[in-house]
Amino acid sequence: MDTTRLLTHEIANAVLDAPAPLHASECPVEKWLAFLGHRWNALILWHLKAGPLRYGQLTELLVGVTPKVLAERLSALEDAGLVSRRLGLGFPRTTTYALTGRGVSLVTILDALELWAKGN
Amino acid sequence: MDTTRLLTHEIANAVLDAPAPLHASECPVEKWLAFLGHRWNALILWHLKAGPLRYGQLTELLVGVTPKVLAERLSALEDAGLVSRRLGLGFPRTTTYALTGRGVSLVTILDALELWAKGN
DNA sequence: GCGTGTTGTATCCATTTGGATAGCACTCGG
DNA sequence: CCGAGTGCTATCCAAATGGATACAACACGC
Repeated sequence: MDTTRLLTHEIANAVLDAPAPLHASECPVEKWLAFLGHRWNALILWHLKAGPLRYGQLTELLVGVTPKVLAERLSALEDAGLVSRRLGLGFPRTTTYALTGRGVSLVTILDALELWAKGN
Repeated sequence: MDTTRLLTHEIANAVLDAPAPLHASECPVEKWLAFLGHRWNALILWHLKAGPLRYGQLTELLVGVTPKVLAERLSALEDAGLVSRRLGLGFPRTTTYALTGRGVSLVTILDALELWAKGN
């Protein structure tokens, strides 16, 4: 068995399996920008800046969003550690979303970006 | 002629033509984030931070980028006013890309984002 | 058991988009 | 006239993705 050849092959596979990683960027900044660049994500954070909101309230604020996409975005934001999900106790069931500390600090940067965008 | 009805119709069209604007977000921040979230864009800015670069140099630095996509991105960055294109005089022809003032100030914010990404 | 209110999930699809590949434009030296 | 070097453009395509639409889960009062 040609070990060298096998290793070469494995290495080649390891490399070739990832040439079109479809955004497996090694740069964390680019990764975060890609995430924030997804529609609704930044907007959700911006709305939550003013305080926690329920799912239904977000549906009304984000004009045009569909349930599927909103749920998907909220889930991703939670996974990213930017928002927290809190389940209500009463009836009907409610779910409230709020910024985490990390989310708040990120929004600070987005605010800087907003200022930049407005500046000459 | 029913002016009211016509106006209503026009307004309805103006609204209905845009229900799935495919990212015609009214929020400038979201617009910029979508732009920066496009693959390579932020990376190009980051590389140009160190100084102007030629097209071929960028091709080498951005491993995996195709000519079409790189040209498209550079064009978009130029249109956005973030980079400038300077044509060389000698032979063979050269094109050099550099950050504009606006590009530099944006990279400052991206640096803040990088710090944030690294932070706890 | 049935309607109501809230928060989602399931399924399917048109459109967009990054990428692969090939080729073109321009200028110079020989 | 032809090849070399640099900077792109042209064409086509598979894959991802946002969206439309319908429906499901849950708990409660009546």
